[in-house]
Amino acid sequence: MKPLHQKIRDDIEGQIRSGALKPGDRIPFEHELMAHYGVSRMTVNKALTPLDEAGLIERRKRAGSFVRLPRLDSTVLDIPDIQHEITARGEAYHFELLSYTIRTASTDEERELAGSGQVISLTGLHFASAKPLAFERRLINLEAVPDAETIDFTRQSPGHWLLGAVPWTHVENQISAAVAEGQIARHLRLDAGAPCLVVDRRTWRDKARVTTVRQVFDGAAYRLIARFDHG
Amino acid sequence: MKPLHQKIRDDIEGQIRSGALKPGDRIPFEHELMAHYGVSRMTVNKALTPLDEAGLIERRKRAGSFVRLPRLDSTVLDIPDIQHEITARGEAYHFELLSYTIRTASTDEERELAGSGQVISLTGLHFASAKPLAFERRLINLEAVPDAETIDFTRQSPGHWLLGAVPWTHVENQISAAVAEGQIARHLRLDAGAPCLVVDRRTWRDKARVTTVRQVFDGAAYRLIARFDHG
DNA sequence: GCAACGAATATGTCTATACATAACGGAATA
DNA sequence: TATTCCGTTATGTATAGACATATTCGTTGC
Repeated sequence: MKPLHQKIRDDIEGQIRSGALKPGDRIPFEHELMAHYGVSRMTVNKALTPLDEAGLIERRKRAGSFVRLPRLDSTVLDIPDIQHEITARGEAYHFELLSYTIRTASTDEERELAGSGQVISLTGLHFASAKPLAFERRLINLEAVPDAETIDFTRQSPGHWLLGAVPWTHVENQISAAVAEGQIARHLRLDAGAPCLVVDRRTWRDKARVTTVRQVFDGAAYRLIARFDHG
Repeated sequence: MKPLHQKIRDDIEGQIRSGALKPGDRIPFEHELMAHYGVSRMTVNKALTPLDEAGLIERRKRAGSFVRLPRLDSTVLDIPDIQHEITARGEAYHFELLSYTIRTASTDEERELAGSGQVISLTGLHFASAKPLAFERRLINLEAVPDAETIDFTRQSPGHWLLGAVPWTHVENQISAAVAEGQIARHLRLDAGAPCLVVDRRTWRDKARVTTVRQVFDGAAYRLIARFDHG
């Protein structure tokens, strides 16, 4: 049997989503819901508090609780690591390391990442069923992730390892479009001028920058999918 | 003063994120936390339940509560409507309607959206500070949104109106890259072959399809930003 | 008319208590 | 030995009562 507070919450949420309760409408007072459902105020409160935290309603002392305007922002985008994505759809995955160096941060980009500490700089290719899907250029801050130096990235993709090994706290993705050219076009076996999807991702652990990566995807073979339920 | 349950919750969350408590570790029993903080069990429970719902910990009867493995999936992507985004960064926004027809669903795409009912089919341009930023082709299911017929989309963008007027329950976005060509290139004032970011978005209200839209962005002028905190 | 004050009201938090539920472990039994 | 049963334990849900806090409304005093 479903808990009482959840039934109440589902009821109200249903009324909001169905349009029976519109933005700005007042939902019944706690004491009215107590009487309606025959439960205690704690139980009603436990039903309403999550609706408030989810941004579905707004609660004002002395005034009551009101249906909020739907949020305009934020949908949930699945960006698992590439390896996960490829194996999940049943294709064979492998990573090919193209270059690997450890050095003291020297370029502006590296210094932004690691201050004046050591970084790993690498490039590589992600393959789905022996077909190159994405080119990756990555910097890893060795001060934030000293273990990274001991890992053999010719066997596993750095993104996959980092995801499991480092407890990140903040990620920022920028998605853009570009045309294939030069070395990257050749590696992805694309004609110059072919459209590519570019994901730039920066990852933090608390205040420390962990890694920065640019992944260039074959625009014809890859699309990002984002799904979002109720809002 | 911060509520007690929130302080406890923040404490434990901090220990998990800092690494003091690692995945698999048991966090203290409720009765231990009661003694430690000098509060009642209800208060401890109120602190732990949200951590469970957020997927940060796992609770097992008779066994205790344990730190979970960090989630691999899902990050939060801001996709507000274009109008919101442009005005938020201080630029002037306007929408220009290029074509507008109401007809019975005829193409496969339209029938998938609206069965054999009526649809609005329109195309238009989104401008940021008088510069064309995105081309949009949209279908609106009039069975799901009969009001749409009464709205003047020469003045406001259909996406903006729909967002406020229709309580959607599910959205699916596909993000891909393409090259500019033909009519769209001309409207966006791009050379043929310039990279474009393409967002295909389908929106549902319960089981009913509400609208389908393809937005083509100037790849040089636009990028999607996704941010995500803690995982 | 207007500002200040206090009562009324709805939500916010917390306690102490109770019983339910799931899972494990060990004892009793076949 | 294997199986069933039961007690222990930790969490899950719910109650009634209490006090805190924010906000509104009406009244009072100027």
